[in-house]
Amino acid sequence: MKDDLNKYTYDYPRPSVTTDCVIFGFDGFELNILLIERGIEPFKGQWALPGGFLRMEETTEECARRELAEETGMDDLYLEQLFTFSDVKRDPRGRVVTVSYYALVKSTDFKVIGGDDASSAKWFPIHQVPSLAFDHDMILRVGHDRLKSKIRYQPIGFELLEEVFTIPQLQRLYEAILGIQVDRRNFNRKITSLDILEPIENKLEGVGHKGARQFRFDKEKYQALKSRGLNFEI
Amino acid sequence: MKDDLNKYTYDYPRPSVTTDCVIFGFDGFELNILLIERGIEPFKGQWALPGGFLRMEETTEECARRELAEETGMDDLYLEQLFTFSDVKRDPRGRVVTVSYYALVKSTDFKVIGGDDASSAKWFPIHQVPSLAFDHDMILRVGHDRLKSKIRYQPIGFELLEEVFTIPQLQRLYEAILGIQVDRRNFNRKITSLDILEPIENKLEGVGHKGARQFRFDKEKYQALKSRGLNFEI
DNA sequence: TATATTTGCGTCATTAAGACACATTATTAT
DNA sequence: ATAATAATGTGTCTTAATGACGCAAATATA
Repeated sequence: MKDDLNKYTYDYPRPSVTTDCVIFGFDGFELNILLIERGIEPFKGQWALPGGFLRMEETTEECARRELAEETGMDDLYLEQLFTFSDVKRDPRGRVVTVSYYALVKSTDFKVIGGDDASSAKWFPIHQVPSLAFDHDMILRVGHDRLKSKIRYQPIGFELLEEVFTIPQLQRLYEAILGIQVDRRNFNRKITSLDILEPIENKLEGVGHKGARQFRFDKEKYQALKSRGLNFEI
Repeated sequence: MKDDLNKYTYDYPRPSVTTDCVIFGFDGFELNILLIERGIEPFKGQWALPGGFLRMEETTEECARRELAEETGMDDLYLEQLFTFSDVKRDPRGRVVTVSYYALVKSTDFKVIGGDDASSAKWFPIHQVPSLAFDHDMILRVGHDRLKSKIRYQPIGFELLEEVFTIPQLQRLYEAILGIQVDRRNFNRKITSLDILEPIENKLEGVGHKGARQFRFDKEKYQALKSRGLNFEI
């Protein structure tokens, strides 16, 4: 379908439209970002957010999912629109408008693979991210800010944690996202009072100390809470 | 610059990019939306959000401001990006990606004028908006939802009220946005405790009853509160 | 068996929120 | 003038949430 060059003509000039994704993962200790090493110019060899050009038969969200599948092998993940960047000089190839998304994924859902255009994907701790291609530093910062504010009024965890988890693990997730320390006992009280946790009978074992109780999220209550929002001031 | 037709050719097809604006105004009683009556096809004669096509030398935000100035005569207003809509069939003229914005304006800053393309602009109460062109109903709903959630964690009022105002007026603004009734005395306590109001010596007069005290926002404290956020659970 | 480490539950003081009562002020009607 | 009306402003009381801790229980290791 794209065989002929110089095929598409318009009365007025048009920008290209692309999507880029800020993908957050949690390994139990740190918040991580998934980056792609660019295999082609511009910015060849530099790290960048996964993304690519919009096709005429897909929405920007579909584009983001497709590019993620192609470049990282991930599919069926939680995706939300972040912001649209349109600075005139943000891409040396010409005028490019980028619709950015952010995604929350369980670490184990993702197998690091090379992409389809000679690129490779890798997790980076949020505080050890190298300088990125294009204006992706800014997109990443906007994504992280959004996540930090979102966690204040919507439950986060289901999308980032394994199905079975402990409250201390959930607390480490909150601390990794917000970059602050919270009181263990108050966190416990707050998260329990939300009434979205289902206890599992067995505890965590073999950790060299008292094992924490295990839980899973009550999906219905979790989604209901997500819809009506909450106030997580911890 | 746009004299020749069929001038711009690309290797791959590209969507058009436009901006649309949800403009909120407050007249002291109701929340209003500014709409444009379309003077040309498609949807000629129907009401629509103000907006238009992106030019190559401007960002989407600059585009939104330019279109607003052209179509409604408004400039220098508070503008914030809302959402980007990219459904494949959202515009009968072809593939159009729209970056939407919402704006908060003081009613008196705006003089209703006809636009430059034989269209006319008019305020509509938020609950008496007619069926709109394109997918603008959806954009409007997203804009109103955003405003409702935003008011919960950022001060709103400075952008929508006159410079001098009373607390009951501010309360009516909150009630108009949220669509609920709040207790007068608790609202008073809450808004006063935010420490962003500067009292003016004279009261409101000639209103048939006790006149309310007048205030203005302390700009610095207002902006500081806006940056750090708040929790307005009223 | 003692020790270290981490988890789970409880307490207490402070603050904020929701529901009202009551006094004050300015205009209008008698 | 005086009373009635219709708002506004301040205060009280109860209940709920928050922040800062204390202490006991559980589990692997010395």
